[in-house]
Amino acid sequence: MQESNWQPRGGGRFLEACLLCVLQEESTHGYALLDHLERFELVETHIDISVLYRTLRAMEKATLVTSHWSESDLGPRKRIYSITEAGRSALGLWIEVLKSRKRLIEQIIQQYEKGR
Amino acid sequence: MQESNWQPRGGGRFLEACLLCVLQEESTHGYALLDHLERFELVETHIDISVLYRTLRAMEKATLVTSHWSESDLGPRKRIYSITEAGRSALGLWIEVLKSRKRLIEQIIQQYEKGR
DNA sequence: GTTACTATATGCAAGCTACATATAGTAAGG
DNA sequence: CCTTACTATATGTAGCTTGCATATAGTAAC
Repeated sequence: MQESNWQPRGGGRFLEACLLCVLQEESTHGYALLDHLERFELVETHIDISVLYRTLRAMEKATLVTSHWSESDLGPRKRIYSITEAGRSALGLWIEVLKSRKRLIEQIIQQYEKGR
Repeated sequence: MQESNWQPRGGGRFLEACLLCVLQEESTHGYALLDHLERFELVETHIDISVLYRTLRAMEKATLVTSHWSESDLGPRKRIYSITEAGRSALGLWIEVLKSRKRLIEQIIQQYEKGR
């Protein structure tokens, strides 16, 4: 897979950033990532599993992660995702975006408090 | 206009919340709102004017704002928007959503710092 | 052999975004 | 007068994203 003209897209829930954040610490598969996101409270609302899988495949296409099938024969096969160097860079950019987004939210709240 | 089963939708840039925030203080028209958003630093990226107009019409349909044509005969006609009581309630809900979103961002950043 | 859970994946309708375009009034410059 | 530029509102549309439904397949319990 290739095509690495990556740019941050703020899809409201920062799913890509959250996934990179978890994969930074541990390589694992999609279904497990869903649990991690909920356990680490990295999502506000329910994430549809199909969205998560498609996001991971898109991230692989953008070379932010790589994947391989788990060697284990137990249970259904698992596609294990690992973060790449490009993924670590992207995560760094994402964190900047998030900090900027946080400042924006604070600005809106301040404007709200001012006006009431 | 009617149809007030409003729910907060997190379109990434919180345009609706920003508009309600400004209209809370001052009734004005769409083109001027674009300036206000930029001057108050309530937007990170450029807002397309067509998106702003459609957002305002959708908000009117949801009864968050009302509009009337400016009486002034000078220049092209202006559609003046005013916030409604429903709009003030919606803004209150939006602020809660924003606070929650801010906490989420802080959580993600914390997870990021932890893992590097 | 049917139900439930883990695990991955695709089809599709509805909604959203950004760009292009259309309209119309005012005002300045040549 | 004609063109250009700026204010002001609005619609058409292609492309993308989201969420729901559905398909598949393995394991395990009842």
